[in-house]
Amino acid sequence: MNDGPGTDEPTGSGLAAERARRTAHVEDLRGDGAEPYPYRFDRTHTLNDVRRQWGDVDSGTETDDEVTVAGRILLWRDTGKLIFVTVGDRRGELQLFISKAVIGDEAFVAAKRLDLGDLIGVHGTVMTTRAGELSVRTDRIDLLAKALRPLPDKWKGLTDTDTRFRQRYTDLIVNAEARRTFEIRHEMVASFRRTLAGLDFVEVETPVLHVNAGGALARPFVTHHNTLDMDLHLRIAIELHLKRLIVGGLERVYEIGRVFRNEGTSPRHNPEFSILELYQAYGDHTEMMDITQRLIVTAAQEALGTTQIDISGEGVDLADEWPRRRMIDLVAEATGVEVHPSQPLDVLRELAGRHGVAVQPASSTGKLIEEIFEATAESSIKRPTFVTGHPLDISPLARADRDDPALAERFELFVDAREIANGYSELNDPVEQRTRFEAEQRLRDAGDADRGTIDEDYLRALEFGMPPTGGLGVGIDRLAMLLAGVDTIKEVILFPTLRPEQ
RNA sequence: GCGCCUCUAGCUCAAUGGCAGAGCAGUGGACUCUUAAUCCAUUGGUUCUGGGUUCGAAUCCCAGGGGGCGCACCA
Repeated sequence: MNDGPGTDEPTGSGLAAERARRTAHVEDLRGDGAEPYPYRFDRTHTLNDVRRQWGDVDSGTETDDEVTVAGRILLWRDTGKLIFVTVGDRRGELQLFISKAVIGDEAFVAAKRLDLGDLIGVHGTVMTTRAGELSVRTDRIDLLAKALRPLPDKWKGLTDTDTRFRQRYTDLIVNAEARRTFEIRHEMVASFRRTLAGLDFVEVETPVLHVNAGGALARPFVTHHNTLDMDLHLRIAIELHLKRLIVGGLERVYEIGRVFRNEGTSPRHNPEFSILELYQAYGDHTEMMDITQRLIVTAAQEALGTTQIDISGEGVDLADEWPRRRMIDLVAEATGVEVHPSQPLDVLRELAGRHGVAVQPASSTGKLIEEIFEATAESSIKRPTFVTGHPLDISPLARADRDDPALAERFELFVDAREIANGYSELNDPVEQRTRFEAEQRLRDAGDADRGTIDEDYLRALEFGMPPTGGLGVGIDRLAMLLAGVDTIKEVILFPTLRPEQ
């Protein structure tokens, strides 16, 4: 689109002409000694404040109560010498009653030059129209910022998802649903912080730039530090740094932050996403399940005002019991065949093939069980369910189950067929951890780019002694999707990753 | 990365091989209680881009670009 500043004067309509018209308005104001972009404006009430305080005033009442409000012009109904304007701020909308007789001839003429999209500050008295609409009987209007571009249609809004995500500012102006979604996301994260503060956790910030990105199975982004002249990876998890802090004696730590995984996008994946990771000394995976449930139920209550949510058309109360089911049991139920990582590879390969899993030659028995789980049982999990007892060989940082050395003391929380959280009893035996790292390194060398490397500094930390520890990671974006009731991750990320325009 | 779908005015959408249109927004006019105000008039187009087929292409074909969905990868 050609939307550069026009030097000549477009006539007629269209975007260029519209911008020229509005720019001319700005010039005219400056010519008259007015400031179209003043530095500040002090309002006495938000639009919802006015509603709360005067919402029950009878129809046709004019009060003497003065208010100063601000907002963006969203609708304009001009009946000649009386104009009704709907303005909106971040949480509400309110009508302005602009009467020529009240505001005066000169100001009325100036008001008529305002456009949809302009930001204005208004002084007046609170009234209710004969039709019962709460309004501000306006006696003064200040232009706070001129909008040079026209807004999308107020009622149809934006439908093109590309435009909505690229121009999120426009989406947020016209789409109350979008504003609500991000408000829920904010409340959810704020709730996490309150809950964790109540449990005596401390919030920390650890490096995003890693020499070797570890703590998860994923391919990292590579970047470069110029003066150190070295390649660095963006972190794929926060885990290993937080556990160093457990070694350091911080006992209860968490970080809410961004991690980066060099993978494709989907309705459930964005290359950068947000995660809450927390670690608690002297706890194990069962305690982590309790905390997960508490964090999420509390967040739902505080962000939505209820624990009742809709999961693909089905009403679910998050406050109900969350079942804890072993992965191998769920697979057995779904396939009718008992499975265990100790079984011969051939048996599991055959079962995987029968359920449509594309078997990689390098897949271990544990990996096959996980894939069979994903192919058969995962999609039927709607209500919150802890899937536990993952095969140990796909859980290189988790402790072995105290009753079954082939399984990990690990859980993943699934809701609506999506993984929301992951936690375990943390492996704190440095010798065992080295063996696991070495196995990862071998798989990596064999061509599995998602596998990890040996992190010597982390091993050194463990050698100083890490207390028994429970760890948890919660996918912020996916949980926000669940609470906001949206079905793509781009709806809960303000600026999702997109290819550049043009 | 592969497959399918999609892209028309600032926004929302029509036009299915035969004159590129409507509603909203904009512009001009009327109106002092509107509620997506209403009424009259009216401006506005690189039909994503580049090729091709055809007397004629928004429409059919090819290539490219953006987006969506599915698969793969993954949380």
